[in-house]
Amino acid sequence: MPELPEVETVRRALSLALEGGVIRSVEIRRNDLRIPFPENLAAAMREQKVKSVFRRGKYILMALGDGQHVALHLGMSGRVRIMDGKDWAGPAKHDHFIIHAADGKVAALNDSRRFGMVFLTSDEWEAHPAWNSMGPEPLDTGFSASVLRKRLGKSSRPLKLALLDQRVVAGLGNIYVCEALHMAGLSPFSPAGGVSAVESERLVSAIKDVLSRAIDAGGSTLRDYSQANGETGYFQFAFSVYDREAEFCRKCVSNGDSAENESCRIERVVQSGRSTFYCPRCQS
DNA sequence: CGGCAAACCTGCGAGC
DNA sequence: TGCTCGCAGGTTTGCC
Repeated sequence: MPELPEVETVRRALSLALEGGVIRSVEIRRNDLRIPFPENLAAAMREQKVKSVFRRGKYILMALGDGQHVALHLGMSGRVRIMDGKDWAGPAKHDHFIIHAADGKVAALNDSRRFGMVFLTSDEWEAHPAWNSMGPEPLDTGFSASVLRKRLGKSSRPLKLALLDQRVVAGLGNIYVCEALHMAGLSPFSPAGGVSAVESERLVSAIKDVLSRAIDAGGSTLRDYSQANGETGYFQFAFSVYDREAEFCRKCVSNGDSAENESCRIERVVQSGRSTFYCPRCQS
């Protein structure tokens, strides 16, 4: 699913379609996602103005006219389809939550694996458990090498796993952690608490760089993610390590290593149940 | 408290 | 063609 760049791509589409408009009705087709929708979800949204659509970590939040906020998490397989009323042919398989705007626009949350979430929170949303211990936004100027080092603390766990922890930094998932570590030339196995100031500097730059480029590309399309307009993102074509097991590391080759050097092949290992892709030569 | 495996659920591609 | 198996972008829970 969707990591920060994919969520941001969806947020932009929702913002364009709904911001400033009024919700005419909300259709709930099945309620048993990862957490059940709140009982009053449809009633709470009906006839409300959508003041803004923003993002925190991998959550999309819609601020409603009365101060309530609708939080949306796409889980692993969540997608949002947005269309004009004239193109709406009724719900598709796995459409669980559908917003009908007063101007006819329709936004449908489709989630085959049902790991996604929709819930309501107040204008004090930052105090909600989903966000009260969430780490900094990686694209904010406040996200710096020293901030990251403080967040990593003295933890002994592998750096890869620490970066997946949303309390360390918000929005990273398996793909972009692998990519950022490779770009920074850091080992996914080194203890998180041992990252030096210089390494943290490289890592922060890499994280910002890979996320910005992925957003510009409309995210990555793997298996079941696509943009709200049905088009696919194309950042997957720019992957350096993710899903490139046994292929040669481009960085090593462009640094003059012969393409026959077997230590330049991308390896895949499993850390805490998740695939890690890395170059054993330039990430040691 | 920190670290990690398992569970949540469906779909898809690979291999037989 | 059709089956089974393994694997998938996330988060939470519960165990050690």
